[in-house]
Amino acid sequence: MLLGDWMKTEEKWIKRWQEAKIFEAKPDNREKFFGNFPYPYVNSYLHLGHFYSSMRLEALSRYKRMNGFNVLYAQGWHCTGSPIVSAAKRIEEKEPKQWGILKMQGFSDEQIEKFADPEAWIDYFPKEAKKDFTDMGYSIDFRRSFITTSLNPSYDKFIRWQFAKLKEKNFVLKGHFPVVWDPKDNTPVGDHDRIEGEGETPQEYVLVKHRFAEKWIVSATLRPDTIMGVTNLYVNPESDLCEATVDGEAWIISEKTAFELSFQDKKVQIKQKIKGSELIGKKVKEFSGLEVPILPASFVNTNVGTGIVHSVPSDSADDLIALYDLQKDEATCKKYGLEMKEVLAIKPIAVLKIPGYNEIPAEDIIKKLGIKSQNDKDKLKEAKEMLYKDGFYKGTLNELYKKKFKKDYSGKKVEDEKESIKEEIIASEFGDRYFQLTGKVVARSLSECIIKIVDDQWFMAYGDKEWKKLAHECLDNMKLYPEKTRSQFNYVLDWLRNWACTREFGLGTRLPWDEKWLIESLSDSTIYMAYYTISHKLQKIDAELLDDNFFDYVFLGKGDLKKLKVDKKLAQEMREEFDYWYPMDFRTTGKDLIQNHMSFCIFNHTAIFPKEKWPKSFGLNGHVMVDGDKMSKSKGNFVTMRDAYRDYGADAARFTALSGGESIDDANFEREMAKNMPAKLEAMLAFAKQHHNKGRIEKLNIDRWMDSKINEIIVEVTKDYEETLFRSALQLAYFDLQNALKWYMRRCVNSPNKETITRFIEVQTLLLAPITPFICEEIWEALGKKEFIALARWPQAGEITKTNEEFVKSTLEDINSVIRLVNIKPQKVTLFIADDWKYELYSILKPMLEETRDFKAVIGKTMQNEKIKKHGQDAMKIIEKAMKSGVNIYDKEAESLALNESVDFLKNELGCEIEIIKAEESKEAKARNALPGKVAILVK
RNA sequence: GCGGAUGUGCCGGAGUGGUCAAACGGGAUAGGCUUAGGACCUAUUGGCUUAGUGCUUGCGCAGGUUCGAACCCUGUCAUCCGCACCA
Repeated sequence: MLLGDWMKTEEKWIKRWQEAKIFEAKPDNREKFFGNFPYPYVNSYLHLGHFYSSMRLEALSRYKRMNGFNVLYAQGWHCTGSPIVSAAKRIEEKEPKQWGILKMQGFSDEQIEKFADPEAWIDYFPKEAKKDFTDMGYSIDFRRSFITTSLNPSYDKFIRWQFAKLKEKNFVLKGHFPVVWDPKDNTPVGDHDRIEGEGETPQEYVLVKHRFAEKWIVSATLRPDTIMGVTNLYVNPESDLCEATVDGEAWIISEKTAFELSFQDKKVQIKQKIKGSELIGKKVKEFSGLEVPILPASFVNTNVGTGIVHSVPSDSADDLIALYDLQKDEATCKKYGLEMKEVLAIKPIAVLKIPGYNEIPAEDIIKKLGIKSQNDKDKLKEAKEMLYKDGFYKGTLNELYKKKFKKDYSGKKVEDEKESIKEEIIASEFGDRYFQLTGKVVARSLSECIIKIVDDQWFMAYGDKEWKKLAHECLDNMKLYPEKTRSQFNYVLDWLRNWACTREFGLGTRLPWDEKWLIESLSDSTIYMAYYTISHKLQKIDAELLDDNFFDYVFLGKGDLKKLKVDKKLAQEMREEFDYWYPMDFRTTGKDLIQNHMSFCIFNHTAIFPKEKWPKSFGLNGHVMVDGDKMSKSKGNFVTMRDAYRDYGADAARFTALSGGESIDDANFEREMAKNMPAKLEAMLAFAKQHHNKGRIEKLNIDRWMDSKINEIIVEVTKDYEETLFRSALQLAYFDLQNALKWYMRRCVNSPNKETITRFIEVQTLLLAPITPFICEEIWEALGKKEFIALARWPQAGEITKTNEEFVKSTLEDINSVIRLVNIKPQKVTLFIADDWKYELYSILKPMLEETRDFKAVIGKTMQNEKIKKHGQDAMKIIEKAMKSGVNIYDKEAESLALNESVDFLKNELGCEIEIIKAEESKEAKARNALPGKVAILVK
């Protein structure tokens, strides 16, 4: 069949499913299954990544439906956030890059122009995504679909309710927050809005103030733990500094720092410019109480920190080497009027004890790495990293930290106390906070970004200890697919800090009590799965009538139904429907969302719903590769869902996606397989038509083998579906069953048993139905079944019997290999079956060897048996071999029987006479030394 | 740097203490079928081999535990994911 014709068949089934409304979920008295897949952000077509993740839910949903569950699978569309708005803006500006992105997706210039309006995206892409899911045969209840943001007033009301609840419980807090900021446009700058500096983040420095008469000279550090070791300050004589009034104090800092501090909750006024050289030789009073000089150093850069460095030569190789350099440099000292004697008198002050280093760690590392001067930039960088790592993790604070602080830190580990020391310094008059970027960031406006402290930012209080406890309780009671993601979840729940949940621009819902702010996209998508349970009914209600009382009633069962503004009956139905479907049984997505979305989902559920409505299980999967490569537009292997549908049809695409991977590993979509799949699936249909309800009545051993094999596979496949291991399920249900079928047909010389082959066809069709529903419906219909296979009952496994088919199979392979070796066309093949005593020996050896591998003990026990004792030397050889490679117990009756019954088959396969001789009947057989489980073969 | 995951033939991947490491899929090679190609069928696909249903190696690397390790432990290297206001 041509692909085009096949796709018409697929369309036929979609239409039938729709007409029968089999995916429209209604509460009833069956057990329910509610699974969902995060609503995709609708700024482009769906791709194979969406396809693979969502297929896992789709297949599970169909599986559950066949197991008698009432299944709800709904799908919404996410519009919240800034990407659509900023993309639309760039279309409006006719920016070539953005224009090109749409052009590549196949839009005409005329169409693209329309995308200047954000709503055009939201009108277009959800509709197309729905088409993709429909074409692919998803069992989604589309009546319940919706979009987010204020464009959907009902959803908007729902999110407002959610935040009102969170606020009530004090899980939304107002606070200060450092954001990457464009000072020219006065906007925050996300990672995607940068020309340079993606991934750079705010970094918190400690400002250390050094008393300088009535003023302060201010340095910045990331190592407040070494503050007791300051021996001097370094200033670059060439640098441009300034004196500024900062919150009423006179500070000497770089102009850049003065500018930046004005964005960080400080009132800053620049008084006058100062050249670095003006400060050299002056003295300052330290936090530690010491008085130290200001020295010149060329390595000090005004772009980093405050442009002034305090020197801790004991634990900074940079500082120490600069000191060495200066101590050798009389000319410079003289130039700045420094007393050589005083410079030479400066010695590092030990502050940390680090195992593996002597008193002055920086000295060690300079020697060890052979650093010669300030110009050994690479080695100095390495030294810095090593000292930081070892100092932080292994170091302890020395006795200098005994009295200076409120607490006695002497002897304590740096790792444990660094944070407390930092806070104490900041709280003192010698310290303050300062944020700088980890690297240069340039915004689209071309201006260089800085860090701004936003002071009316709203946060989700994920740092709250009580909330964390609830989240852990929820996680502890969840099933995770796969289980090995649990440690990552546990880590993330602990690691999450307060999350800024509001933004200044984009699409979304306004914060109910502070309408200046929009709720950010990761925060409005945490409990919306509850919305699916009622969204189709909400469409009948004027959103104006929805208030917090309404949602309280429906989702929490609180309040008086009679007082609601909406239709009472409808409200009651919604309450019942929510109560029926919730909690969600399964939510699945890519592993990259563990760190935010999935964890947020846990937090928010515990905040709003009672325990019995908390999520039951999460599924996580790897990313999708195409033909072994990461999918990317530049490599030309970017495949959208509709590409896959067009090229392979739904069944083949579905099959290929799920057979590409499972668990947390990346999945590989092999296009070659997808291409070949339609023909293979059709072959199944042809086979079914040919053999269903036809065949031999008599039941042979080989039929029993096949029956058993079918049962075995039902059991295994069912287990795999339950664990969302769809690749393994496909492996068994398609490939392994096909191979079994191949052998069966060959073994029964193309004359299958009617009952067996019919059962085979039906079982395989049922097992594959969740993954390739179209071909399975087609087969099911051809078999004369009246109902949809989508609603058929999952097959039940019968008895699994042990047979010796594997023995027959390996015997045939052995015979063939002997024939190949001797390279003749055989007239007669003689098979010698092992002696009786050998079976006996094996049956004694097996349990024996599990106990002990002591050769003497084994010999001792086996030789007690009279039959074996008679064959002493031979037995020894067998035991020796068995000890080396292990043994199995062979059922001699079944084995000889199997061979006797397969003489016809072997004759047919080999085209020659077959003779079977038991060893005790023939000297030659004994000489050939057949062992249990292996026959000796003679070809003539 | 932090946290997590992974590392098995030419490739994708099974196998998590013992009967056979490499199921299954793909690729390659040979043969069959075919006007040809594709599809399909059969066989081969670590090394050695005096060719024997033979021997032996091998599961990132190095150690260890064990009668026995791809699997457990320790160390180490490499790759991938995430690290925040971004969907």
